[in-house]
Amino acid sequence: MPPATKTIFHVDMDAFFVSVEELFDPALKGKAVVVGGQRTERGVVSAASYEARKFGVHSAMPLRTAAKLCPHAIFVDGHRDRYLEYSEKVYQVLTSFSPLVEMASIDEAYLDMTGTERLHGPILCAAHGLHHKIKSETQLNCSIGIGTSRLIAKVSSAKAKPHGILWVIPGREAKFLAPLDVRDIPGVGKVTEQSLSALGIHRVGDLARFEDSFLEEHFGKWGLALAGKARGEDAGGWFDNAVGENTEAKSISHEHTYNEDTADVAKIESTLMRLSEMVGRRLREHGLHARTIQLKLRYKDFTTTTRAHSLPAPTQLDTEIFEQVRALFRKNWRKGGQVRLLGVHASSFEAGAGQRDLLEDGRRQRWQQALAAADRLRDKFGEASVSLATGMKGGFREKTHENPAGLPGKKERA
DNA sequence: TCTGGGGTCCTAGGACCC
DNA sequence: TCTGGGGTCCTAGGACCC
Repeated sequence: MPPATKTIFHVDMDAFFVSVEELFDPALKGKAVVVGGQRTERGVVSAASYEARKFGVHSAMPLRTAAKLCPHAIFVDGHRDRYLEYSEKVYQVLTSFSPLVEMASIDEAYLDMTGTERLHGPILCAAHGLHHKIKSETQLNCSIGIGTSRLIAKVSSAKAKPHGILWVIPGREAKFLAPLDVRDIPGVGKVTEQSLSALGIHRVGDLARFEDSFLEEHFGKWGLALAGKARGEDAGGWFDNAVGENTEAKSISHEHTYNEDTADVAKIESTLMRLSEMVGRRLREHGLHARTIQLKLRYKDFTTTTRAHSLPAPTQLDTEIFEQVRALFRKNWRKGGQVRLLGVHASSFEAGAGQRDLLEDGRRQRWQQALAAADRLRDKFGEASVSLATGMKGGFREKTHENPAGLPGKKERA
């Protein structure tokens, strides 16, 4: 017997960051708004209002380019805490419709609505109900795509934008996809588009005409997945997971791009310390221990290298992370090379720290306690209030505007 | 145009073991 | 002493997504 047909919803918030900013500042409504930073900053657009998009502004575009295309746009810094707060509100509404909810990112989610007709009525009624409830509970617009797979739901929600609902009736998947650009398939980016174009494949319908074996020869495993996607299947990779199948984090990282490139070792190592602290903190928050620590280095000319080292035992300590990352930096830095970006990445998560000698254990325990205390201080007084001594070397810490002297948190407590 | 920050997944080569 | 194949781990890089 074939598996029962699934009903998947993909809920995608419309211009999410911009819409949230509008709730905090209604004067932004209807204007050309760019979220992500100021017009002269290094950085890219996180989100653009529909008004700004009319001028060609889109996400991932350099802010400076956006400013040229749309000089009258209002540039707004992003507020992650606000978006998380509203993301949580959306999640609460979604869970009232189905127990199988999976946030795919901060502003989109999949719902498995299979077999909920008795509860919510016909599919389209349920979708309208959800659409309405999200609007009334969060004041935000969303679009909903409905299909028999994640892929169909995702593609149809994109076509439903803004503030629409689109249902692809079971059995019509290939027909729906055929006229669409291959770029509309999630996972097909610039590079794949170019390779496909060289074979004369431009639309999903072109793709569907080729044999699976032909696509596999040209693109390997990915080609096989593509063949399935052209038919509307969740072929291969993450898309194959059941909705709500909890996927634990596989890596944690932080990176920083300087406003001006630097070759100042003290400054660089101080940044690495700060990034190590941020990574360590999140490991402890999530109760994770990482075995592999990776450094990312980007130079002025944008050439980027990564260097990793796997430890004999997993860690969640700032000092151990920093030690590794600093060693990797000293070994691999092109002397005098102007650094644009630094990154610290932790992966290969394992249970605890395993067996080790008792003396070491005592030292580690004291570190754990000190770090837990530091975490609590940061919660109370802000990220800049506490730092390990090494982080202070060079007397320079960025983003400490609240604490320009770079002093520990006493001041805040006074 | 001058290119963020947080992730996931895939490939490919070399080391090492059986 | 010449030679094989498979499996797994590690590392580096790249495509892609929001």
